[in-house]
Amino acid sequence: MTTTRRPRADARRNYERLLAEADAAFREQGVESSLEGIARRAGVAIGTLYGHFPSRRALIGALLRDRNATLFELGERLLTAPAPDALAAWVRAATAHAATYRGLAALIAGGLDDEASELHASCVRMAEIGERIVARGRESGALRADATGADVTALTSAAAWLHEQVSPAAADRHITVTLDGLAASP
Amino acid sequence: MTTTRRPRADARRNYERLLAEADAAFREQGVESSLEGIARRAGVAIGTLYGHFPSRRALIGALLRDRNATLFELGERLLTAPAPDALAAWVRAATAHAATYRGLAALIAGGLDDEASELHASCVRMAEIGERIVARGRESGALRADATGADVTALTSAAAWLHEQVSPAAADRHITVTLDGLAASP
DNA sequence: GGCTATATCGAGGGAGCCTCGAATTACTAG
DNA sequence: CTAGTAATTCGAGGCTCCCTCGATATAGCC
Repeated sequence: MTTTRRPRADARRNYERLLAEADAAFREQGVESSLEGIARRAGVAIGTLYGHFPSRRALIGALLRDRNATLFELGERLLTAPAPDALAAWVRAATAHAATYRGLAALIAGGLDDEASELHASCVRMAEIGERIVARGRESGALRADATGADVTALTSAAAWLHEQVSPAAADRHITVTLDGLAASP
Repeated sequence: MTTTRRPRADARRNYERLLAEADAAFREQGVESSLEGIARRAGVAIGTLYGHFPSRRALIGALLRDRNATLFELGERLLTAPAPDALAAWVRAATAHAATYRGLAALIAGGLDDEASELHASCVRMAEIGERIVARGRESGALRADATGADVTALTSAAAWLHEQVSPAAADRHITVTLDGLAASP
């Protein structure tokens, strides 16, 4: 049995401060923000940051935890309740999520092959949900017969990238057009 | 009148060597490759690299010059000859171009606002060609009435990004689906 | 062969990444 | 309240990269 000791109070404080400053920095300058800068803003030495978050991905993973949970709840809801435009709702929500910080979409897209990171797990989960929503749409005849989960993943990450790099409006428009392409031809 | 002097032979040699090594490095490691590494591989001091190419963008611009010319020729041909799937051909060619090096798509997408770079000019030109091809398709009733040049630009850059980050196949599939979405509903 | 514009060189200042041993400090038990 | 200890923090140091600029070299012309 593993007795989980409570972390020291100063540790917890620093952890929270780091998270807060990292979030601010990532929002302002994207996921490539300087970690030393974040530590500085948090009033903490660089070693302390690494003590809490061994890598940039770990830090981002921690920041995304809550956000992820909310997204997955939505996914489940879309799957259990009867939802006519479940796919559109899912794609838009997942896109917004993947566009939280500039550069995040690339991490998520490339993150499927680095195993055992928090990011990895959530990518897999997102892919799964997309797959199931698409399967349902395909079977109900709402989507083209060859639509796959990969189509949804691609659209989501591409749209997130457009959101970051071009504009939210461009991303939204792209989603609209591509979803039309995924619909069954009448 | 401006008398253009011929560059010294050693200068020309170094210029070529730098281009060659930069191309190799960018292909292997993307547009963020270390410039010092490139200079090293070219057997030249870092200052020499900066002498020839004042910035990373300038270097990339020079590398893309020929490639760009070829792409624009294709664009013109698609516009003058009667071409049924001109749009598909254009999108695929432009995508392949923008996916030459990992990270290039982002430079191109973000490159529309930095004025006066070689990259900027070619972005504008690409956008123009896309616009004209779409206009024609729209008027002939092949495309949905609200299709715009921006749709083409977005698709092209998003697909290039997928090509880089996910796989060429994913990019191609995404193009197919989205072009279907841009087609007029029968 | 000598001159000079044209090029090259690379040290140097700045920044960021990440590690690791030394110093500190929050908690715990007596 | 006081030690003792384990958990935490600190930040210098080694590395890489960016970019600049004065000193140095040399290709090509007369």
